[in-house]
Amino acid sequence: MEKHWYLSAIDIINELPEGERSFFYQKSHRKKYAKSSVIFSPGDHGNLIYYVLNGRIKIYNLSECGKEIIYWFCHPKDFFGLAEVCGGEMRTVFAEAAEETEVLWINRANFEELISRSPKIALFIMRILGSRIRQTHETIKDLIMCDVHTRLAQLLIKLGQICGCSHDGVITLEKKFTHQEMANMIGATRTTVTEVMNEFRKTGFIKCDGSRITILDYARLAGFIGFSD
Amino acid sequence: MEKHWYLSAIDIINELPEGERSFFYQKSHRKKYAKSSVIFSPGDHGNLIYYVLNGRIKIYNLSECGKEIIYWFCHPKDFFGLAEVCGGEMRTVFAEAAEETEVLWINRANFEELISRSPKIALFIMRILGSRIRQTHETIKDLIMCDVHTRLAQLLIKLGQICGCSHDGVITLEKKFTHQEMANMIGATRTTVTEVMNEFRKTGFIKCDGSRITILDYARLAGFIGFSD
DNA sequence: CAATAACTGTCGTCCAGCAAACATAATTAA
DNA sequence: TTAATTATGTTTGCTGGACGACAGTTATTG
Repeated sequence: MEKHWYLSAIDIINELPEGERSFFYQKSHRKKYAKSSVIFSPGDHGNLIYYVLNGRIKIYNLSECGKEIIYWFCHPKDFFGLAEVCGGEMRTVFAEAAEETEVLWINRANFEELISRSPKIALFIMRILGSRIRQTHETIKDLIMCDVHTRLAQLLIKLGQICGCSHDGVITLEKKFTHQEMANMIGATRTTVTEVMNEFRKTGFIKCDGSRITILDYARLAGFIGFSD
Repeated sequence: MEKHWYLSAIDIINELPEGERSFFYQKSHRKKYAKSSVIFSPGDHGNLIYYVLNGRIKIYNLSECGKEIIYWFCHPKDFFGLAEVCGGEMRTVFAEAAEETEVLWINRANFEELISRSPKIALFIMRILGSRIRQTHETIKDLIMCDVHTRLAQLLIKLGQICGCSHDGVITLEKKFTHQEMANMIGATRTTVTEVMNEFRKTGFIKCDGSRITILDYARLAGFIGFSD
């Protein structure tokens, strides 16, 4: 299970020394976003960083022809919008509330002050950025190396680790995902995902009630893609 | 031309205040690697960060079946090995000298001291990591969206910007790349790259002398993939 | 509770690009 | 200078999965 260590959020805020934590809370602002509202878009000036309190944020991009590519979802205790702030660059991705979501945001000046107060924070942030680089590397590798079956199996396992709830050996995903969303996460089409999901269902790897997915046979699903842990 | 802003290295060392720069030089060690020697491999403990003085470092991975995936090349003034050091994680990629290469390395403790001396450095490093995240995002997008023709055209343009030398409107790449290497950079097979390169040659986009590539018609090559700048 | 919108299930059709297999350069080593 | 290695050119299947099209099903919402 340690293979996907980087999926578990690094909870910076709670690991912070008291002084910095209260500085962060003091300088940050709370905001609630309705489902489907866009927090930022490519071309926006990247001046704020965000911290998810609850809900879920989709980080994605749209191609010229309107196809959506989902890079990842940010869950509670995750930061997002970090990458562009340090250089004062423009956003290159969309951030959108996948469901009603509350965030804290802090502006660049305060963020930089926070860093200069405590280099420890800088190291934490670098750790987050580093782990995202690794994640994207893995995505690239999978896109090049693996077929849709494998990518989907991997996705299900990751989702299980991020938002899975384990009962009697089966893992139920606490969030709902449409086939279209899953397709956008692994770079496939909706129809193909539907087909493969049904295949997995028939093989007994998973079960679906509506769009609630349950992983029945984690071991075989994992074995399918060459996991051993 | 600004589209690929992030390709130009951020030259941290020279932007550093004098005190930190000399601290860096004082604490860092020079080392020369022969062509094809491996600096680190997946599973190694990530304890050092590196700065390229001259030469070229290939950052890549090998799949189970031995296929190579090149994430990028690090050129003079680039850092590499950053991502894993902050969390004290293991390496997940290979770093190998693509030609004879000299680097400076500094260990984690000194790196952390450097950061605590000057938060400005932390921001620089975050900027580097941020720009790499964007690069990998673009790679993911291209893999999902674009066919091999487009990916190869894009690669040639990027290579032109990174190591191209412009004369009379044509851009000659100063480094040599084999078709296999190019294939590994865009997630294609060698044969396909050979075919498409010949197509580009016949169309007059490029010229090849041995493995020295010249971009004859940047505009049309760029136009091919929908550039306008 | 309609009705409207958003998902899911299932088909053919088609083609980009991979895999395998050679032949022929062009380097590098010895 | 020759042998050995490594890179390039080309061709012939074959197939994963995209695309398009539609019917059935489940959610939303006025």
